[in-house]
Amino acid sequence: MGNQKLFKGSLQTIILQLLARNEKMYGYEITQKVKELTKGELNITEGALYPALHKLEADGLLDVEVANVGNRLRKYYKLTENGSKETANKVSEMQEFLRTMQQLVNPKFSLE
Amino acid sequence: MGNQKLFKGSLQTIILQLLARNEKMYGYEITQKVKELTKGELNITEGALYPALHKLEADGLLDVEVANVGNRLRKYYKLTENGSKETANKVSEMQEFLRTMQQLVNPKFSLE
DNA sequence: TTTAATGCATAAGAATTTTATGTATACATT
DNA sequence: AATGTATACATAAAATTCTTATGCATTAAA
Repeated sequence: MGNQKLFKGSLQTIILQLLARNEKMYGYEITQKVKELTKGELNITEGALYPALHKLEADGLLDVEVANVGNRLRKYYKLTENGSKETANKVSEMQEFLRTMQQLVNPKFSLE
Repeated sequence: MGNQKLFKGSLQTIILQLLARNEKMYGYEITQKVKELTKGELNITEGALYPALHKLEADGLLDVEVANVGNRLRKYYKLTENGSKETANKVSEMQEFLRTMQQLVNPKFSLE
């Protein structure tokens, strides 16, 4: 858990990528899914998550749909058309970053 | 160059890793080496580099040795013993992060 | 002679996150 | 009945890390 700070800058990409696979998700669900997928290595805090979702919505990459489950509120997010395009871009950038970083840290076993 | 922000949080690790391979380096040299190794993808700015070097020194991970080359000043940095240990830790964390991120972004082609 | 490269440094501002706090429902345990 | 944990949203203050801007100085090239 000491390397949480390495995830800095990648939150938007993670959210978008999840929504590219899952059609629609709500905030709490995203935190749980990420925790599960990373085996507890990444815990997205609410203070980071909600502002990020709001920004993605404001930028036109996500649409919101409010739902009532029992007596509880949920906000389902899904990709807009533009959001899908941006997801592809951001995922590409992420993969390029990962290749570059892999090389920097372990040049002997380059992925090329 | 749009993904410079993904490198946020990895600067210390990059510096330490370079010094683990090169015995001693000075600031400007580090920026040039990184530019070369990443084919221009990562350009470390001076405003990021020098404070980072100073912090690593203050934390006891680096030693400095001032040199005069012609009439110009250079500050050579090298790893302390403690710095070597911390480098190993940080590189491990980085590789774990890279694996995790790779999985998150591209679960189909997991590296495991 | 003025621009680009080398070489250091710091300060102001921006971006993104953590930490702390608040509200509210539902379920399980004591 | 009360307390804790999980679910579900939200925001504000502080911390971290970086970019951008600026400053000084030497050297080589145009």
